[in-house]
Amino acid sequence: MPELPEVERAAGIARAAVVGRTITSVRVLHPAQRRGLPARAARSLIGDRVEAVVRRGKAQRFRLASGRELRVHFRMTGDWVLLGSGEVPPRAVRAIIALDDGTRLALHDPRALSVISLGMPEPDEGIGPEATDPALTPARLSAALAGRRIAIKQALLDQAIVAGIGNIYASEALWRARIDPRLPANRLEAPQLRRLVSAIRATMRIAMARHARYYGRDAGEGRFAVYDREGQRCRRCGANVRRIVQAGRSTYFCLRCQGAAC
DNA sequence: CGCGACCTGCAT
DNA sequence: ATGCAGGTCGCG
Repeated sequence: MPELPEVERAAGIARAAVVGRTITSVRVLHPAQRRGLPARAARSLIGDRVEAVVRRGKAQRFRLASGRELRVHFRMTGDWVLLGSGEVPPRAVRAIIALDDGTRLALHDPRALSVISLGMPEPDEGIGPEATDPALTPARLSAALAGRRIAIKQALLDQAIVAGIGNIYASEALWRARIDPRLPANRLEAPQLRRLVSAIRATMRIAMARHARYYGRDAGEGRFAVYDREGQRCRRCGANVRRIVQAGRSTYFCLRCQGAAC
């Protein structure tokens, strides 16, 4: 579930559950997560208090009273779930953080690709403005894309250019902006940059609103304009949605509305 | 740059 | 059995 809107929702759940509470135990159930958070580090969290949960791009940080921070990145399939008292954790639960009020926050991740680590805060470097940040202006995006000859779709996936966009919303935002995903990033004209910035904002806003409404749901009709809709009709012009592969990842777009001429 | 690796589950 | 998946890193 993990692009900016999904991580934002998950971080909100975690925040409500853990901020102001003291950790009573941390169990790491899968070896892949133990690499980032070995038993000794997990044990050292006991007695620490969570002061804040912050999201930056797709990464989350739990700021702790000890001055350290617990960093979590969901990668492909991570999510937070709350375990009921006495509930047996589902198979895909990879780590469980227990709090002093009995709350258990669990990392649910079927593929176990999530990364957890503990350390002192470090300044985030090499990460661009949030996709939702007003500081992401057409001028700023233009500057970030200058000299980049990669396709604009790939550029949107680069967290150093814009933080929080993933493979789904990159396709969705480009469709909304009517921009050909194959266009070299440094060749976008001013009107395209303006459309793209507002399309990114709208895409994020709509996704976040939908998550509020369809809380807990995943699959569903009409969730996306183009993503995963190869061969179906474009919601704007009715032409067939196409799928291409860019840098090894699927891109969906409508050739008619997103022609290079736009 | 593209590609495999990291993991598991799901659809074909 | 094979191929594919919402992310990122490190390799050649």
